Amino acid sequence: MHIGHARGAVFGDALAALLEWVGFDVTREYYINDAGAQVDVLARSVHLRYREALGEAIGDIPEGLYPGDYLQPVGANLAQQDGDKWQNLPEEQWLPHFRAFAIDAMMDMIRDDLAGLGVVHAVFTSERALVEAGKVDEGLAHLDAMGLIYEGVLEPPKGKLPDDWESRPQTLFKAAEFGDDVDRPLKKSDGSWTYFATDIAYHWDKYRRGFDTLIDVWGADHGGYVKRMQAAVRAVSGGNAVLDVKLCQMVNLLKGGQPFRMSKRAGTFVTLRDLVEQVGKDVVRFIMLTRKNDAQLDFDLDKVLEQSRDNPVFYVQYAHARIFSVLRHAQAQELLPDLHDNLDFLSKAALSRLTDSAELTLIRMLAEWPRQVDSAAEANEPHRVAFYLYELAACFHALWNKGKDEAQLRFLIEGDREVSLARLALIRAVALVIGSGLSIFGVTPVEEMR
RNA sequence: GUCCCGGUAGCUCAGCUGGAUAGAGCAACGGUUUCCUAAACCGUAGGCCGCGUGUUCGAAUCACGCUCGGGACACCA
Repeated sequence: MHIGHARGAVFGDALAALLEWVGFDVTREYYINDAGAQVDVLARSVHLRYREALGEAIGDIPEGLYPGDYLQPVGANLAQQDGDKWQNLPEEQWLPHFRAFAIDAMMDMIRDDLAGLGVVHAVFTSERALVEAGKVDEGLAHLDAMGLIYEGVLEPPKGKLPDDWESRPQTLFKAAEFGDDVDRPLKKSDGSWTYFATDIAYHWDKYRRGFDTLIDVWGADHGGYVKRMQAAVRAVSGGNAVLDVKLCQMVNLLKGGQPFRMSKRAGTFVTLRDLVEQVGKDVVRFIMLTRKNDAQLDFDLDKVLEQSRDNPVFYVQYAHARIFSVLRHAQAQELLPDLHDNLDFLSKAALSRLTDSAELTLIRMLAEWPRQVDSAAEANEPHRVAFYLYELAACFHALWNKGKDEAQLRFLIEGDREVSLARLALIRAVALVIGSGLSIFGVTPVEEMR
């Protein structure tokens, strides 16, 4: 997975958590694009690496194959497992085997990457399995029975024509009847299904499994497919299911404010795994959620590790840690019975002792929390939670700093147990809200910063 | 040519299911602080919210047109 994929994964996971938070029953699914020509290319690329592992000089990776060196170990594993039995056979004999092996290896890598990010899916659906189980035929027969499939000729696209454009009859779905601009092809010229056809099968299957609100997370470069997919879901569900598609824009990797040019030759290529190892999953997740999903995101490798106000992860975590620092002091002074299990105890505090303007500001911020989560969930926009948490942290830090100048505003006042407990209740509530927000993000709140 | 996304302070962006003087961070400027509970803090300035028309008691927010930037437009993943 690359960094852009990670954004989609984190966004989808956080959106799911957000919806769960407000009471929806959510299932996280991963759709595996393991059919189609691309997988054959993958298999051929692995075969090349396999021959390489057996000692062949393969030279440069030929045009049309995947050059990534992440395929080297895959080829090497095959060589170790199977020896040279596939080395000199014609392609049709080794292709299925290599395809299956390569897909498994890729999915292992993807699952690893997802696990590293803390993203867990309940359902993985293989496109190939759908095809082999006849689900595509079923789904399209369903559409056909409704008279929504026909053989027809599409108008060439306006504007720049593809070089190899040829006008010919195709198997088309009447997408235009369901809100799309034109009807859409279901079969390729070689007779196999288009992605659209298998995608219909997947969504239909999902609908039949009982889901009526479907949310897809795609890269923004697939934006052109939204209408047709929504049209298909509308058609296939008889209007009973709604598909919403969230497009995630690209992530710009920066270092010190400058675009970070990734180059394998210069050894500056950063995989998702590198990134997670370098800055931690919590930082990656939080930063990915600080922008609206359909806006481009800058990810600055230096800034995210900075301990300053302009690093939102640090700033929010720092507030949480500071609060626990105070709680630890309170416990040491025997004001608090327990560091964590103290909510009931603090709920009895004399909150009317909180009268300073900074304290009241903080209370107002806290009171907004339920409304903030609701509106973030309703808008499907987890980033609102990030902005809220940042603001809440800012209010807390402001109060803290005020206590520097005015000693009577500090949280723990010697000789005034009542006001100390009231303030502990206040900041404990702040920690509770920050903890809740971070847990929606899948970020672990820290109680101490080394 | 069509469709989608975007244009808000010098920079990066919130706000957009209409509501009071449009917000934050950075940068700039002016101060305070080197104390303590933990990596400073306070203040100032800075905006025809891309342009225009419309709807409305009221528009950054909604509609239409224009403009600029990005992306997508048979079969491709």
